[in-house]
Amino acid sequence: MVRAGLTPERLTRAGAELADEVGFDQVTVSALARRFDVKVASLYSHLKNSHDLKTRIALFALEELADRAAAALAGRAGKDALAAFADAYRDYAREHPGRYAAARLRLNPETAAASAGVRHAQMSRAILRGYDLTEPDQTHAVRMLGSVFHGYVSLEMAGSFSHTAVGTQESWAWILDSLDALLRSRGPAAGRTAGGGSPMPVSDPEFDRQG
Amino acid sequence: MVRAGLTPERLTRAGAELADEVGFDQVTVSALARRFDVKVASLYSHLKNSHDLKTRIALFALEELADRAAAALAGRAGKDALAAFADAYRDYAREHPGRYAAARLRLNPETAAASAGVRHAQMSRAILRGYDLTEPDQTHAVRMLGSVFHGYVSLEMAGSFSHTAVGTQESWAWILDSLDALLRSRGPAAGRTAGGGSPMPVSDPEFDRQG
DNA sequence: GAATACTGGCTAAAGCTATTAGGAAAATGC
DNA sequence: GCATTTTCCTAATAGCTTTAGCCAGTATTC
Repeated sequence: MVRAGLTPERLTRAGAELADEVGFDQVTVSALARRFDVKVASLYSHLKNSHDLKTRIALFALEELADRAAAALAGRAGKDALAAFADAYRDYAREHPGRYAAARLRLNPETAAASAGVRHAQMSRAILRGYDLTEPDQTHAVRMLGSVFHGYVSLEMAGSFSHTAVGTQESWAWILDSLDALLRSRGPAAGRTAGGGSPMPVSDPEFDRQG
Repeated sequence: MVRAGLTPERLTRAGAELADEVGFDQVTVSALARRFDVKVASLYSHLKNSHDLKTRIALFALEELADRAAAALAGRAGKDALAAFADAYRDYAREHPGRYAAARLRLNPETAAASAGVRHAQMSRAILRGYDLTEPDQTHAVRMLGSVFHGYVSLEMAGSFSHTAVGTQESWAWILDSLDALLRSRGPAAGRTAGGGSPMPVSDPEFDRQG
């Protein structure tokens, strides 16, 4: 019998593609087996179970998204960086809805701590460095950015913004302008001291630990 | 045989409770049947199928959430209204995570248009009336509020904010302050004219049509 | 108050997905 | 060339979904 050449990596990648095509929650071990023209049970030599598959896809997406965001961020600062970062997320979600959904899978703390989620947190804080926020405010800001970006992308993907004459591109620009203005106004002002904060579509509590 | 007294309404309500207990995606026709101590097939006299059940739960949650938000909004204006509205969403998600997740189910346009999602949109715009925004800005603002609220609640529920010393309550307050300041600063300013916009965790495109 | 029609829950059965156990053939190592 | 490991397969169990058809209470009607 000719071997199909299955590996966890190939399965993960194919799973990510499948997710983009049919939706992350429709990703199933069976569907993946069909795609490789192989019996379902065969996949269990490479994957622990269905949840394992989904976790791998999530980690893959998290990593890919972090790479994109990092590339977008390179050499930028201030509002420029803010916009580039935000666009990286939005574009990724548009191009890869299934993977974006996967990146939002809730991971257990250990897995999350070892994931690219950590990089997401670092990048968020890096952007805020350009706004001179003192500590508790910085955490609040990280959380706000994460909320806006994730919330906007989710709602836009869900089609919640599609019954309107006002273009979503304009709203997005308006929102980024607003955030920039807001962060500048919160500049070198009040604030005690505290811990870290978390930003993005990342899965779990992990990435709060700043780098 | 003693009848169980099944009705679509009772099933929907029980489904909502089940969702809060085990998670919306774990809500299954089988589990619901077990809960009523009845055979699975019996439910199919009252529900079209599994998706129908989920849709009903989503509509129920949307309605319940709209009721709460409306109650919170009564007699308030300005920042007061903004905070009350936001808190209604956040509290609902904390008390009923399964229902909140249900409210985010993607509905088809017709169903969505007939849902309580419409009320959510109306309320969002009502709040913004206190800030004197001219049209395109109002839509942008509606979208931003929806994004922040939904995004924050999602991330908080996912535990993304839990690895930090800074309390989420403080961040929430900080964010609401910021939004209020931002909206006031965007006050009677620039802006052409355009369509409507959409805000909340609502499911689909429906509720963009303002009331 | 009995005949009639309806309704609600049941049994049975088929089709999917997930997962485990154990087998056999292909690739690898020495 | 043979032993070992790897890779995929067959077989089987189990749960969820959905359809079809039955039967007994419930409501209706004369």
